[in-house]
Amino acid sequence: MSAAKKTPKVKDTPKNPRIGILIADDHSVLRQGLVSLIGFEADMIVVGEASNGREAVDLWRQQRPDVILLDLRMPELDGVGVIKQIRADDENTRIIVLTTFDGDEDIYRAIQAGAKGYLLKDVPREALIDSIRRVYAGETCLPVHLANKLAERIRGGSVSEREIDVLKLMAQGKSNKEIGSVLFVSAGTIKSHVKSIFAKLNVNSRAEAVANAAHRALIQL
Amino acid sequence: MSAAKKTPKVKDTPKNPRIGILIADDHSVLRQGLVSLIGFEADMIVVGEASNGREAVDLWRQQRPDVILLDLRMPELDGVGVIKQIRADDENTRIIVLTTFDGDEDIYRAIQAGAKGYLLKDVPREALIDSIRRVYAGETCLPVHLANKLAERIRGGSVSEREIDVLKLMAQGKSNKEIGSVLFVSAGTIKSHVKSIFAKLNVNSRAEAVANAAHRALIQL
DNA sequence: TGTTTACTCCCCCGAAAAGGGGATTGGAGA
DNA sequence: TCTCCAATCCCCTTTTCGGGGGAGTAAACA
Repeated sequence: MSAAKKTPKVKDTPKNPRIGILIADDHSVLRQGLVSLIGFEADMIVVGEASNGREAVDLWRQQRPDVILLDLRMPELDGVGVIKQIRADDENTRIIVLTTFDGDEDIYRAIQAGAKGYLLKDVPREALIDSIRRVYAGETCLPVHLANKLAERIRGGSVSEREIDVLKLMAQGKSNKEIGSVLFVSAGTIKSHVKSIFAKLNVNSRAEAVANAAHRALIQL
Repeated sequence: MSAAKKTPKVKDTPKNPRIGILIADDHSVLRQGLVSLIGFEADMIVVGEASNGREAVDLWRQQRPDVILLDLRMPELDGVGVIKQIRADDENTRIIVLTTFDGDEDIYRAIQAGAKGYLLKDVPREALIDSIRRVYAGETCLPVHLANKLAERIRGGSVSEREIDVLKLMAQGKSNKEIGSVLFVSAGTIKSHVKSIFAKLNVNSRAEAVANAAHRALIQL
């Protein structure tokens, strides 16, 4: 079950294999930063750069990197989609999510999908390099406050898919009746959903629910 | 009124002065990316790196760079604050805002405060380098869609400070009466504010107003 | 100077939301 | 199997919202 069972596709020095890394981020400046940082490490090498999700999957199939640094917010195919596709092919792939936002929902979905690490982009470089080595070694790597958020998210009871549908329409200013017509159920049903949403988010108005849900990245605005 | 009236503090080659650049961003990876990218340009040099707003102002005072690449979201002192402080000292300073978000309000406030350029972090490297040269040369540099947003924002009529106060409290789920008590005015007054907020944001419910305001970065969630 | 604009306050009224209760179905898990 | 829970629907009441109108003050701007 070693990650390197498929001989790493590093073109040189077969006697000193380096950790092959694939970078997937739509921000070219950030990609450059990662390439540059990793370039300082003798035991690592960047084997590919993708600027969107589809490219990331393609490059992964070609290069079979040891570790993937993945942004969640990307065009074409988002990070969670990338994780799912890649792990459908090889569930041992080491994926580190590297993102700006720390909305609960993003973390949760990434970890659910099989990410082994989750870092915020403001990590100092040592922590980043350290995480790559640890995830490559098979460890799971989560900053403390993110682990806490995960725990909290599990404690708090999850908001169901249906409730998120309702939340999205709520954020568009729709009334219960309007939401009902969109979702083909009665306004009363929506009312019940709204009540349970309030309970789960611990809020007491639609406006607050929208603010809270956006903050938790349950919905995108 | 030349930007280089204060002889650039580049330590070498006085006969071939390079554009001195200060980078201010709390994401170390991104800073590294910028340093690396700028390193490829013969006519540019990074004279300092700041990881928060206060550092940025301090470094600016020491180094007097020709151009500043500035993130708006930073700890200690935010980007707009940095712009204001620096331009209070020298209103000719060339500042390029480089940020992830394109909420109308951020752009507006940065430009108001005196930024000469505004780039999103997903710009290709050529565009970034080009913008640095152009802003150094005295031009103002805004991507088309950002310029459009600015125009739209001016057309749409600005949301007043008071209205933003109301919006913030609205996002906390407070009723008109509750908002009134917090702001020491009557519920009827709040109602008037809410009405004009709806008109300005072109929405028709509190939930939608909160979503819209967050999207425009009028309020932070 | 006059005009605009932000902020404050008031009226009315119908529709919607908030908060409480209960009930049924069907599926997932103990 | 039985229990839990999501999802659906219904009842009730009180409060808030949203849309309509008008109006006064003070400050800023032309």
